[in-house]
Amino acid sequence: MRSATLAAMTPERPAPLAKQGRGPSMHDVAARAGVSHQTVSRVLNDFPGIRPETRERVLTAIRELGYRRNMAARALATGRSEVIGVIMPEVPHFGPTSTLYAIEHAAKQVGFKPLITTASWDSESMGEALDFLLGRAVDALVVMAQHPDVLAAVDAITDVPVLFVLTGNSHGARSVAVDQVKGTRLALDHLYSLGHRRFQHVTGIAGLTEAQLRRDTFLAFLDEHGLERLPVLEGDWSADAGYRAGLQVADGVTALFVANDPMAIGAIHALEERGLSVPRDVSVVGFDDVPESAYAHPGLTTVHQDFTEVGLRAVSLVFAAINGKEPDVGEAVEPWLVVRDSTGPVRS
Amino acid sequence: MRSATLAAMTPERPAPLAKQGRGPSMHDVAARAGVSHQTVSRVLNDFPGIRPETRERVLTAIRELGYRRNMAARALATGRSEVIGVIMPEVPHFGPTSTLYAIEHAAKQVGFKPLITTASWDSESMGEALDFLLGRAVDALVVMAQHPDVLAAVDAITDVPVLFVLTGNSHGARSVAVDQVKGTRLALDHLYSLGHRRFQHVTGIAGLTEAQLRRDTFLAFLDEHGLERLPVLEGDWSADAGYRAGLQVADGVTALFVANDPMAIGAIHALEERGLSVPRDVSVVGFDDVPESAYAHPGLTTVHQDFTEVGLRAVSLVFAAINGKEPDVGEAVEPWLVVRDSTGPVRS
DNA sequence: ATCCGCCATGTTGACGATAACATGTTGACG
DNA sequence: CGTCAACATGTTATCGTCAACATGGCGGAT
Repeated sequence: MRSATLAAMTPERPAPLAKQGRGPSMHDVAARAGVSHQTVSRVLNDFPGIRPETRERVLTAIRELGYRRNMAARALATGRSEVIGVIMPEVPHFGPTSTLYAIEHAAKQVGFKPLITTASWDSESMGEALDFLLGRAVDALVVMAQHPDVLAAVDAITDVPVLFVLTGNSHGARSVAVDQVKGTRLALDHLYSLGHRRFQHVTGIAGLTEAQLRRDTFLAFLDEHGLERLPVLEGDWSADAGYRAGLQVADGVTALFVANDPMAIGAIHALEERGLSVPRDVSVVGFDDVPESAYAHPGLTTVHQDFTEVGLRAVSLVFAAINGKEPDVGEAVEPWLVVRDSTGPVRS
Repeated sequence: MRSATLAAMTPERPAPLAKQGRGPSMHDVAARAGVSHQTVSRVLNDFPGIRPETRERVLTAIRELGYRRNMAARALATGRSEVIGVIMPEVPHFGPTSTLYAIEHAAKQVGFKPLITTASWDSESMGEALDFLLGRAVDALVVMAQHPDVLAAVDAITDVPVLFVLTGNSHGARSVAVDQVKGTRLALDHLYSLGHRRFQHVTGIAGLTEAQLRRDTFLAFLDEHGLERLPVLEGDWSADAGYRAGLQVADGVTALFVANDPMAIGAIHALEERGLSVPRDVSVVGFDDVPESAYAHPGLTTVHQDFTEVGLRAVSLVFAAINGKEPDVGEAVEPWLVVRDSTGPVRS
């Protein structure tokens, strides 16, 4: 089994499942406790008006039988599943991943679990993901929308509450986002205030909201301050792309704004290879504040995005929506600048 | 909503759900197509023996109504859910996260999706996770077992196939693991062959299988070669811990084996702060080969773990088990050494 | 022509839970 | 001492699907 392959594993129709005996049901528990199945249901759902003794008897029977509620049946009867669907990008970047963990953690607290599926932003892929999750009767949907196109694809969904976790500006009431413009300006203001006047930018994947906003804000900033627009270097979020971009940084540039930390680390590596010292010759600012950035060489100045907060708010909003409450809409999540050693005053 | 809180969100009993009308069912489709609901079911499940014209009529009705299969009902009737439960560590480390993405990707290919829940390794937390997932009628369980204790907790489960994704040695037939001993020896042999004789080790979280194996193998290696056992430095996988450990590396040590890359990066930072150059004074080897390691300063020599392969094999084995086939058990996944610039010959 | 059997489809009964309604048993009160 | 409300519990219908069996029509073999 060197390098497992799934090719041979895809049958035309699902193979005849090895039938496994089902576990005990409410009826079994009821029989054992000498009550009706409905009483068992009531105990399970904490209904009032059960004699303590009866409840105890039921609970004992449950324990003895190792009974476990069948959520499929419950979902069928109630229409709710206590599962929230999460649609993520297919590539494991720091932001979505951190947010996912935060969502999982927060959802657990309120009795929900995430059912994950990944999708790229083309509508076919999105459609499949939606079909799958909605078929699963998820109670709500959290969509990590990297690309403007997904908004339209998902907006048609009315079956369940939908929340966008954007890495950009907000979309309607039901969305959570880190303020990208603010974050970008934090970085650029910092560089500007250190005296830098020749800027260059390494972008994230073209077209993604997040990357686009950082890029647009960068260019706007240049214009506002009457600075020269040097060519923007196209990246793809990877350290590798950062490295390649770093090799192309124009001569005379003293301030490099990189759209995320891994690329910044790659870029710094390239700059040093070219004999340019950071921050003596070039100051570099990243974005994200991944945990390793503090120990990069030199320690990376970067914009911190609070993904934990994003996940928490996402669950909070989704939960409100599920319960039909008005969402407690907040402003965008505020990023902040973490100044370390990769930025310094421009050399005179 | 500064810093969202979930405290106020946990009602005693689930709030009365805002009732949302259910979508169309098979009956609706059947009525529209002028057939019986069973025929609809047959079309949906690709049964043979449907007149093409009938099938077409059904498909049209489905499209027109925007019908979507109710998987809860299907799961109830069939006993299978096409969902595999995944139990992960609560902390977002590189290994489990990468494996998760690989699992999601591979599972999707064979029509499954992962239902994720996190758990620490105490049996209470594990028990909750298991209850949740088994109650969901997951078709199989993938458990990322960081700690020996979880094996026992999960071994009792017989309802569904269980697969362990270990970050250590294997456990019974149904497990996938990267060969930790091999990986560790790769790193140590490399250092030894460069002439190093004074070694020190920074560990992962004490007790975790992975950390324990690397540590044990390290100590065994020392003994085999008659090398001095300097104190082992306790880490917790974080770059931060690596940094702190780096500050405590003993004088005269020329070879530092660090249990993962982030800690290695932190340790290097500390060493440089102490005026020790890597690799001139100290050679450092990490573990994992996170994408940024190539661009660390200096480029980090490390042991590559192929988590994609782990995820793929996990799904492959799980899928086989679900279908009652004998698993195609393979050996442990082989790690390999990636030599970069953080290691060099010992100075004479 | 008759019967058999296959093909395409319809009918009925689980699956395991909840919801709505029905029932029997208390105890308080006039 | 009878009545009624409140309480504790039981009974029946329902959710949407699949599985098993039933049916009707049509063609070929006898």
